[in-house]
Amino acid sequence: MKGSSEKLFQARKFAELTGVTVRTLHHYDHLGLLKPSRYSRAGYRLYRESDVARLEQIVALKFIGFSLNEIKELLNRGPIDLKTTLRQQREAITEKRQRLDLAIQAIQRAEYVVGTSKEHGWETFVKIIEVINMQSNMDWTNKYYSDEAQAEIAKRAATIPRDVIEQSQRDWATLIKEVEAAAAADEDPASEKSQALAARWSELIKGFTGGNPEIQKGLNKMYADRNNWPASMPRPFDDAVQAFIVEAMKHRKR
Amino acid sequence: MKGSSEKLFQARKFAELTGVTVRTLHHYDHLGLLKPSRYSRAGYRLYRESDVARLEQIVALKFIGFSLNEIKELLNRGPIDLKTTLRQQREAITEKRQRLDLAIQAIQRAEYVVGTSKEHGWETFVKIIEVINMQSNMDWTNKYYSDEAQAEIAKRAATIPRDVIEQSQRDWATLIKEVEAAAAADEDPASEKSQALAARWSELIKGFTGGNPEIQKGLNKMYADRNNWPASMPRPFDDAVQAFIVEAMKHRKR
DNA sequence: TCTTGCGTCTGACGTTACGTTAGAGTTTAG
DNA sequence: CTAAACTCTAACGTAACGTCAGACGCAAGA
Repeated sequence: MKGSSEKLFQARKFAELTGVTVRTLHHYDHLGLLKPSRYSRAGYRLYRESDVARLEQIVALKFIGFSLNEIKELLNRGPIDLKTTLRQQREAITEKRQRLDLAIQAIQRAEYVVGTSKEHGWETFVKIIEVINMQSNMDWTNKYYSDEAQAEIAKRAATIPRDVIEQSQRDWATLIKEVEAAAAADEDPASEKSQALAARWSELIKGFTGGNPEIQKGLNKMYADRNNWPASMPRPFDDAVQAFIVEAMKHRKR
Repeated sequence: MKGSSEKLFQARKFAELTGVTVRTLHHYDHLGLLKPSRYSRAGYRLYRESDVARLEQIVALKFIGFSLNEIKELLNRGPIDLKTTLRQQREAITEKRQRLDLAIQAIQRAEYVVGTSKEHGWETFVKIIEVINMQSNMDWTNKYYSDEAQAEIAKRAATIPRDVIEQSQRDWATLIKEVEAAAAADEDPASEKSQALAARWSELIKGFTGGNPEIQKGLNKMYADRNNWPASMPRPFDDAVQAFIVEAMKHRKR
């Protein structure tokens, strides 16, 4: 007996062995996540017992919420910072759970009003959601600002007219696009053009902070912690933009 | 001024008014979920203020986890059993949250073992997940069985050989298919063929209950409550099959 | 040996709720 | 009259498979 070796399993058997479907095996094969040890002449997938371990790892990682792509990387890169990876994953899931909690809360309140008032009141329902939505939007930014800064922000938000706010949002959008372009074109951060961009940048920031150093500090803290922003918050600009602006700022006249 | 009427909003304005994107408005339009009140000659979408309410309702319902299809039905069918709808939704979300809790639990235990033992131990990790998985699988069925029945089931599960179990699962699958066909063909539940099916059906049930009335009771309770099975549990057969078998059983010789 | 029956394979579409170009027409301020 | 700022439709991309459909493989009975 030469190539004797271990038992080989066909797709179905192997699938039952680990509780997944045959289609799933096909899928993982296509993704390169789990290739069978061999293929028969006819193209049948043949798995060894050692493949079971890999598949079990995949299932386990899937259970705790990793995407197949993430799993692929994790398994290929070996057990590096498994510890921090787990922590991050736990935080991510905890955040998701938080959102579900909010939804549950909202429903409970809605059930209450629907149960008591004769008017089913869509408006009431809508308002409940609005309020809860706002809460969760404010909640996470607030942890970066001092109480003082929070009060100041609230005051200014109430006094600044809506269209001014909208205008500054548009200004940010266009400025960021220009900086992106400059960074992509390898523009010298010391050039006049770059300096003009940097100037506009700090103008806009000043527009938000109002020169208030407390607010500025909160903003800095928040940006420094950008890796921990909730997944639901899209990053306003990427690191290339950030790096470019930082460089340009260094060259500003003081 | 004739058709004067209320102000009309173009897509962008309307979107900002309610915090969604223009693309979302397009999407809802295509789905028939929210059609603009009018279109301009050029095909531009024109919304009225009254459309805001509808969109807000949509957003609110989305927030508490309804799919767009569900929302469409809810809004079209009017505020019927809004109360029970909300309750069901809350239960569904609560179940999702439960799953996240399990994942968090699993991660925490995994973090613990990774933090303490030098051997990162994939096996340990995999086992943790396995155990938690099992727990959640058992947990929900167990509430239907008396303690006595649970003990009995566990005992039998341990003694019955694996291949017998697999065989009976195959038997169930084929039998269900045949019953489906019979029901689809409007077979008379009193016919010999139907009676044969009914006989096989109760044979298989007896195979699981082992004639133990406690287990039978639990099974009945469980099936009666099938609307509340966790979403992750696929229904083994649909109501047509169920109805057919019930009819056939009525005609069985006693 | 031919036919069953069961199993496997490779596409490829369907699902959810939009994001994101791409190409083209519209409206409006200067 | 033109450029900026909008709008429209069409269509691909996303995640993780489920679900056919059509074709081929393999072991056993007629």
